[in-house]
Amino acid sequence: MSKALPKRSENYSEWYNEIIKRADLAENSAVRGCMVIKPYGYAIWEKMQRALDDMFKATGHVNAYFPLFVPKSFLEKEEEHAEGFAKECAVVTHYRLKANPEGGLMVDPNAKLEEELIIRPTSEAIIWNTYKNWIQSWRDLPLLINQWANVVRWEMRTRLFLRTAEFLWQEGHTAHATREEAVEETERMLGVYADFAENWMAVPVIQGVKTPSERFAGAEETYCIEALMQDGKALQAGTSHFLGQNFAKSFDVQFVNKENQLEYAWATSWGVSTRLMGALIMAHSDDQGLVLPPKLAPIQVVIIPIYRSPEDLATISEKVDPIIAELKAAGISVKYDDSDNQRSGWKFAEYELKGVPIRLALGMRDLEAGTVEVARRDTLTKESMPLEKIVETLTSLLDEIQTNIYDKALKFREANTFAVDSWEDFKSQIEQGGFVSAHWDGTPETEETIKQQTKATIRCIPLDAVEESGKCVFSGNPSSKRVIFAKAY
RNA sequence: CGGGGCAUAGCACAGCCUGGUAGUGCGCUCGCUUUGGGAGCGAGAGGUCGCAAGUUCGAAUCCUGCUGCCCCGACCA
Repeated sequence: MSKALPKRSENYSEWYNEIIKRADLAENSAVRGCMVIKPYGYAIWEKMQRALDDMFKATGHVNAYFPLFVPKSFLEKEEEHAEGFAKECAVVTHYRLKANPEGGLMVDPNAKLEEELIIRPTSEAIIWNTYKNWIQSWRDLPLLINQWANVVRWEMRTRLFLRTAEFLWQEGHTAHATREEAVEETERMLGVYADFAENWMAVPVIQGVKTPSERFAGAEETYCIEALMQDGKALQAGTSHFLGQNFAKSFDVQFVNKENQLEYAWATSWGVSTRLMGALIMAHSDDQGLVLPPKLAPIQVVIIPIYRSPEDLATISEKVDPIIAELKAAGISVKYDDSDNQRSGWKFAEYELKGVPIRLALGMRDLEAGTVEVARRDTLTKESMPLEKIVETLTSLLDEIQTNIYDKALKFREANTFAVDSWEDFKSQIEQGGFVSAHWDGTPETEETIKQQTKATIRCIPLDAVEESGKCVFSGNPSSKRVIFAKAY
């Protein structure tokens, strides 16, 4: 194993792949396009899940689980939805194997399914088919359900975490009595995602709405959060859809309103996936390895003893044990690495690679002086601190690191967001990367032409876009606000 | 689906052109010395060379077919 990671500046995508492997987050599996999420990577995902799940519960949602298989006829019902996903569906056609006379196994041709089952690329179809039976009256609404699940989208080209054929996510599916309530829900959950991205992942995001061409298949409006990665490319980190009455009509979900009239229910759906792991990695990490925000780090503090003899180690451990207990009591996850199969220098490098926010090194010299060496992963600085009140010190240091990582990412985004007003500037800026804020005439034709010529897409129309009269950067036609363009993952 | 690359020990690779019975580094095991930024020395263990068929006295190496993975494009969260 070579020691140094590839440099971000030299080969960003190689750096990304290597950091995932070396930090033990995930690896490619024997199955094309599918990854194995390893324990350390999964621990981060679990922390994400926990935080998000708490936020969903706090906004009134409950969890449930719907089937992996969607009958083809269900998927067909909402036309746009069906069309949008048709090209990337895995299909189950048989339900049995049998011994192959030539050895091994073969699909039993006598076990063909009457109707093919689609492995869910998303669950609107199966869920709205179910909601039909659950919703009769306005009193049954709103129905606020989330599920944690895996989905499959047969992508032509995959990348660890960013785009895999199978991925893990949560999908919220809600039903409401009024359009206003559903829109409100859509926006509320977008806010939850933005809150999570910024306050847990320490990744600043732009909240906005997608243009019609970038909309979710079957949605009336798609909201999104967009983050900027260190290589200047945008990453869609979460989406929230206002589905109107499209699915209610396709699956005939009607309820009796307060006026005793039949009405179609209003729908939303919203999701974030293991793609967030990719965002987390690419937003903060450096050439030494992963940089994790304390709130999502599986190990927040690692303690490494520096010793020569087993007696020294015993002395150090005796001093460390109560500190570990105190840290744990304070809710800080701590690892004491007293393994003797690696030297301290190796451990320093290893925990840096894994993004552990704080490292304590404690040797005999420290014991005599009553100090400990405290090293920060985010700044790569270290200093000697008194052991006294170390728990208080670390608690506030973790907060400081969380804030610092966010500030750093925010500064990066600000330094890489450019307002541009001419086509020439637009082209050269897009080439260099970053968010480009420019006027757009609102037509799909212009959007498509820009995409063809520059590979940049409209990431979103920011919710907080200021009204200003301007001219479309491409066509020169009038425009009332700027939109965000970027090359995207 | 197009274009390229790769498949040899747990990992990273060399060997292939020019066929002769398997090699390097890391890791692993044991021992000694080390230990405040990826330790040193010594001794060991570990491989039906992706699969199948072919050429040959002999194939990791040459030929044919297959499979899988990675990278680059088109499509997408």
